[in-house]
Amino acid sequence: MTKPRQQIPKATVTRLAFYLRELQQMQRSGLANIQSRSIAERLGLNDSQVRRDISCLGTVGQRGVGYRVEELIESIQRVLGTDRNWNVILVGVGNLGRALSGYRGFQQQGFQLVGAFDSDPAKIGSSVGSLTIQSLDRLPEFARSNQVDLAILAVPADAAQSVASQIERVGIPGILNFAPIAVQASSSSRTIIQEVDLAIELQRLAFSVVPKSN
Amino acid sequence: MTKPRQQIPKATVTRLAFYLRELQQMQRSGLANIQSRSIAERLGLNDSQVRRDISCLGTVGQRGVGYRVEELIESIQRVLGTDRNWNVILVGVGNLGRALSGYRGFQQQGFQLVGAFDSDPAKIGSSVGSLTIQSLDRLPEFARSNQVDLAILAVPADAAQSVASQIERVGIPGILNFAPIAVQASSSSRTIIQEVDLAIELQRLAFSVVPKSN
DNA sequence: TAGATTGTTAATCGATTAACAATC
DNA sequence: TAGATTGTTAATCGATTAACAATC
Repeated sequence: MTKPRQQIPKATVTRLAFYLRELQQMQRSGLANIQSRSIAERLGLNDSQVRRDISCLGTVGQRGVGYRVEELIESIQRVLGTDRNWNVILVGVGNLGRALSGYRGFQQQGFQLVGAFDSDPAKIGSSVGSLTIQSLDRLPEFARSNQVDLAILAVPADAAQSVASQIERVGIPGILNFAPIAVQASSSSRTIIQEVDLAIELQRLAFSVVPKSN
Repeated sequence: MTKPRQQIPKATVTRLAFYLRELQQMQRSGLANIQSRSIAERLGLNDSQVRRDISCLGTVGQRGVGYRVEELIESIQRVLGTDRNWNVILVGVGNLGRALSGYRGFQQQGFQLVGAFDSDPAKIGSSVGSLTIQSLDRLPEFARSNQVDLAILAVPADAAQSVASQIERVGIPGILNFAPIAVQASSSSRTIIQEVDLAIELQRLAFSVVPKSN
């Protein structure tokens, strides 16, 4: 009875990822069962919302008891697509790129860094973690001989669009864009681009913090 | 005619921050005027939405012409609160924390890193950028003698709640939480906590990329 | 003026939540 | 059974968008 994935609201997808993170914590601390109210409390949400979100998974709880943590984890991963491994490349090995490459959280959720690219000759050949930085020119060849699922784009703003287009052209289906400018997918490609900006997160927080006048 | 800030929808705030980023790019390339349609196209939005968002600013465009880039930048910054400088501390100087400390985008938007804290004795006294890492125990004293507006929390999951409570107790009004677990503000404090998780961004992208079955 | 684009309304669409029957 | 919690409905709330009068 799983809902077609397509119908799952974006907002629900985001919350499911947060539920997953909490559930994994709970599992590590030995918890086997959980109630919607408890998930809601941990995340500052409404328990109706949690139940409704979970109902998109197909997985069902037990009335009077709750949900099995393990089952919930598995079905969220199935819906998000993280029940399998994802091969990710890093494009742009500046300060941010280097930091992202070492971020443990990616691997923990099944995202494996399999390549690192830069266009700066001074960087090519040096290493980032266990990877050797390759010339961006080698991306097409690399993508042909390796399955690349996602690209993390962390180049300067003025290079972002051009590099994104190159990534698109080699057929990589998703780009997580950390460059501080929006990039567009060409209308002909199926590449999905998602924007992330850490400064924007701070700005949203700043807005919430400023005492509201009126 | 500015709307009371409180009434500006969360979704609008986020988009305003994205507009700001694009507008700053445009300004750098010498553009003085812009139309809602052009902003919308760059960001993949509807132009009605852009105009409606902008109408929350109070600032008005010129019918038949568009908006003045500089004016728009200023009024978005005023609404977001980034028309002034924000003093930010980093709590937790691991890999991610260290990377965040060097992130140029923060400073560009008026966020200044003024302190770095960790509880690991091996790190205390060493430097991150131009700052010396201090013991977390010194936070109360530091907060008393310096105005601290926001804290970036980048500690391991198991320490996050306890450290967040300490930050709260010294009266810092906002926490950007990069720890991979939700933390709660005590009901008595006014501290606002915003969650960010880079792995969750990848998961959202993964969901969008997986071919939708029905 | 003629052409263009804003500002805003009204309609639509989607997301949240209270409430409660179903049921473990 | 009695107590608890789910699953789901219906109502509410909020956000998006098409359309167009206002006006530069």
